[in-house]
Amino acid sequence: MAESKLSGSVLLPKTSFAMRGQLSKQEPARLKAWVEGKLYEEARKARRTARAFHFHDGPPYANGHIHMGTALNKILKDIVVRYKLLRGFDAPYVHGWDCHGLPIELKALENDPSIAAAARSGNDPETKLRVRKACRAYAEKYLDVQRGEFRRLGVLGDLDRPYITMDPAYQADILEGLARLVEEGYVRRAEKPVLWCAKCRTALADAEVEYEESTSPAITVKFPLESDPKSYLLIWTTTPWTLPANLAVAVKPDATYLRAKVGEEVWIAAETRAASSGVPAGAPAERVPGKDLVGLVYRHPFAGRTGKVYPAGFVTMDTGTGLVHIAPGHGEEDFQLGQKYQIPTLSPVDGAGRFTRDGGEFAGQFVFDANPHVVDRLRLAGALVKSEEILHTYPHCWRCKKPVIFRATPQWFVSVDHQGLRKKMLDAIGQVRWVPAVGENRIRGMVESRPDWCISRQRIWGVPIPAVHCRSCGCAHLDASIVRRVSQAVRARSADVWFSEPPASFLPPGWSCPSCGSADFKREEDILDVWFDSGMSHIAAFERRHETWPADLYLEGSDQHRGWFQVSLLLGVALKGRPPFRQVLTHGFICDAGGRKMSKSLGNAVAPQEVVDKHGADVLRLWVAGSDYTSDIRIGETILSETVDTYRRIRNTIRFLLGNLHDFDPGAAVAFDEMDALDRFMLQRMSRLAAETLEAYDAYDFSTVVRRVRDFCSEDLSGFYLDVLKDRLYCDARDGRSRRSGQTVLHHLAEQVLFLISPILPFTADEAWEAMPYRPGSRESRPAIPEYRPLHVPLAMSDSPAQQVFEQVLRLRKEVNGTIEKVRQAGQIGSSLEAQVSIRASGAEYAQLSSVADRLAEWFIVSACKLEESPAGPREIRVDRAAGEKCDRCWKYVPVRHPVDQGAVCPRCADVLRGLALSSRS
RNA sequence: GGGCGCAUAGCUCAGUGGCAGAGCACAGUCCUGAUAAGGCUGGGGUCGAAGGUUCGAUACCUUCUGCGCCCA
Repeated sequence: MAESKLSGSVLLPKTSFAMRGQLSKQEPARLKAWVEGKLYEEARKARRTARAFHFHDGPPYANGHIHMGTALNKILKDIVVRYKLLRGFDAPYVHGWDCHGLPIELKALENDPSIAAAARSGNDPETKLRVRKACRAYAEKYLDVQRGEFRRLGVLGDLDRPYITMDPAYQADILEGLARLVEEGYVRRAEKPVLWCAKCRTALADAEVEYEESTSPAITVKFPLESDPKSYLLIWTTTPWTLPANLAVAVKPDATYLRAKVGEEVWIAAETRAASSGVPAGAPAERVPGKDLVGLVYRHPFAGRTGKVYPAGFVTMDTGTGLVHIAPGHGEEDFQLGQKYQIPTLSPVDGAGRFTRDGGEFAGQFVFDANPHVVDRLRLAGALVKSEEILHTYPHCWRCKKPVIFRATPQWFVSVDHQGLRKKMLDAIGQVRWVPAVGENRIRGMVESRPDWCISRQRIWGVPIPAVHCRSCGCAHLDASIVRRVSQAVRARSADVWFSEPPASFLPPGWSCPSCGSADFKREEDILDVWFDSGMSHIAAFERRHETWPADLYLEGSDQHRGWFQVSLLLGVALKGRPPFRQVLTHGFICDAGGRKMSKSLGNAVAPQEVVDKHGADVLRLWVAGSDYTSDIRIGETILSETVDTYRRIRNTIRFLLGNLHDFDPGAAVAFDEMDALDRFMLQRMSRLAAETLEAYDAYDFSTVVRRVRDFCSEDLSGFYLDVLKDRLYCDARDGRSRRSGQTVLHHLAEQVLFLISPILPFTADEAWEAMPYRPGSRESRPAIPEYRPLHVPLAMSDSPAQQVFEQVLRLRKEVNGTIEKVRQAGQIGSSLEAQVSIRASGAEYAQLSSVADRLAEWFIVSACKLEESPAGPREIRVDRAAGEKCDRCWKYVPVRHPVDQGAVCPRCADVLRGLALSSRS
């Protein structure tokens, strides 16, 4: 057929860069090449002398497969790392894993019932070492699983030599840090209530407690005021056995209380709680603000001592009397209040749940058995107002199913106010750049109100607190010199040595109990809070590996304001006097499409692996980058398919660019000054886009990057420039200036777009660089990770005449398209090349347009455009069916056609064909 | 219950004390030389709710509702 021969002379796009990426199939091969070719190491080698950007990875917990939140976090980090590499920084990045702690310990016990049984029955060193071994194996396994899953996301960094909190060297550094704190006097020993199972005789973690319905006695009690024994504070409790340990009463300062006259007595309770507290209805009463009750002294109904009223925010008006009985030894909030006001922690209960000598008349009784006796005692003292049974949820031991108690036991604490630490931390917070800025408020509020840090854990899998207990006088000693000796042993043989060796082996020669002089000690069994482990990473991992401090950036979920950021800050300020990070970036959490948090029990979790398998890692990364991570992020079918569309749009634009460069040699590039005006305009747009995009990257604003690039591909390129350019690219002479000018622009566009997307879409960018018909830059081979090269074009002045003309043309184009569409809907034309346009304009508009009058048809993609000056009045646009006949080659309608072998063509095409014929003959 | 946030089209997000926007999705349509692509046109909104400040509020203030993180 004739036309197909003419088609042969049309220069259509040609590229190996496929329209569809088949990412889930293609990415693994590329990944393999990256790992084998040591892409990351090579990229760093190329930047050996460059300025470094030191990113510090927060260690995920090695106890299962990664979930979407982990993927979000690692992808954001990788975008930063890859961006820094793009900009020519060296970007050393070492991945880390947090390996100690309860969740792994529980899993390891679950997996091996024989160890679990041993752990339940005994606390001997052999059992501990067995448990620790199982835990280590478990952590190792999942570290490896997660490493593979991270790799699959395209994440760079030193994954072969990660930092691992259970490494002996890391464990030893933890103890070094502890020794320093001990030396500086930060560490103290105090009693603190913990969840305790009296049957199992052990402390329980929150995760080891089940809440179940059970019945408890609920009593209302009156405490006489010391100053006026006929006035009483009413308190309410569901644990009468904690009354022997009562040391205070808490009041809500901003609530209203009543002093109600009941017979000869005055009863005090919150206004809204008075009736249910037993105050008779209609009793004459005086109203007092809660804050006026603060400081009142009352007499304990049977313990023969006095207590005081303190203000507390935790007092609620849902139950009780609005006055809360405080026993710092038997409740978390009670303890916090006690810490705040220096109330001692009285806990007259032993490990079996029996009252000790300090329990006075109840000594020897099991606490739950003592409940009725306490009630009797109150009745006897005339202090009992009301007694009933209530059904409520109460914590039970997950192993033996018995109700648990809160019991104070000795723990190690880091004092937050020692040496002005809290104030120093608050100052340090101001030196850090928080992204987004609200993170600063958040952590500031938390640091201001945080209690002392309890670093003791009554568990097995962790770094020991190497204290010794004197067998003779019973006192505990945490001594820096001992901690250091343990640290040295740990460095060589892991923290297991604390359990495998007798404590005496760690004592400095001649060391004896500072209290009694005895030399007979037993070891401390508590281990360190895992937050201590990860809080030391800036020293144990970051500083060790990079020999610099502090880090440029920490990047984690916003929950880490209370977690990692805070413990790192605390340990950084305490040990080094400064925050361990210059910038802290936080992101929100993943929700399902409906905005609900993801959870296994809701069944709405989307696994990253699922998305990667279905759509590819680049699509997942694009979703991450395009989301506003400053608040919570949603994911679901609709959202993902939209991401896939965005991906396709960007990919196809790149494909078109590459396809039209198949015969382009950058050596034949047209100089900016010699380019077509439209081409210059586009390069300036590209240049502006690049500047804005880089600025967005620098502000960690990746969603702006995605939006800008996507809009540029859609609006500026597909919707305008590339569409207009097709005629030149396909139909103009191969080597002619006009075509080469367009190609020069395309090659800049392709490079710039690839640079700009490469941190977000590394797989696609890599594939596209490969498919590039020429190699970017002057280097012979493609660098591992190319460095950004700016587009050098003269700055586009927004008020320059050329700019203004194009703004004008683009506005006019929209209107012309609208008019064309009307004519098309009327059935008069199909393709816009079947149209011709007449424009009548006046004044300045006419003047501007007339300067480019001969180009308007090309830019509107119509066959002809006539511009006329009208004396005045509104602009007119008229669209008609194009006159003349269709060129068989370029499909434009022209007045005169030239006959050729296969049909008839326009003068331009006739020229091109003649040129082709000449060159093929020679 | 407390602290810190978020709420604009079906979805993802811009935006401003002065006419509510983009991309995608959807609908209609053209093209068949970006073709499981591309172009054009269009419909779609109580700017979460109520109150206040203001000549004017989606924006500033207060309260409420929903959702999330942390804490209790």
